[in-house]
Amino acid sequence: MAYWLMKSEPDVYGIDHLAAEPGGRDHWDGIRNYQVRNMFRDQFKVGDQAFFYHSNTKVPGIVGVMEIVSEAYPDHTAFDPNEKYYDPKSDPDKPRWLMVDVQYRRHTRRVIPLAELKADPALSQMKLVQRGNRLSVMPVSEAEWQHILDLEKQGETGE
DNA sequence: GCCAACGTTGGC
DNA sequence: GCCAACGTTGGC
Repeated sequence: MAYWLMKSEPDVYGIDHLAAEPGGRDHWDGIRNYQVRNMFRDQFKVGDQAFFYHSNTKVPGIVGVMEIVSEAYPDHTAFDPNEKYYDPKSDPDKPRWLMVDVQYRRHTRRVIPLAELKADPALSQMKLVQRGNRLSVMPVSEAEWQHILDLEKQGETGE
């Protein structure tokens, strides 16, 4: 099983949106980046776990956990001119862009801020905290995943 | 709102 | 294939 971190802007689509979907399940559409598409296609498996990350907000950080519940399949929003992420170069017969389905699991007990992740030596290798990284979906190692779950608990104590 | 970083586009 | 211009991401 692999671990991932997936970014979204809470004003556009936050974890509360996902949690409010029927069954807490939705597709993760709008990815228009080849690196991410290739990760979807080649590496995402049903049962993988992912952190839900809020970007472009007052306190960017990890806000929840979800599970990957489908293989990659064509992102139909690329075919629709009315969609924000319409891409005329994606042909339904040969789709350029892919998406996966995700299942809401839980909110983390607190927001785990980017600043805290950045300050943690154990996480210095994470793509998230490295300079210039612009991927909206990125891998998380098992050790990093566990470490972040520990951080979540530590932050609770003494409140 | 600013701006650094980086991906994409398109002329040549 | 190079590279300047442009657009986007996303922290601050």
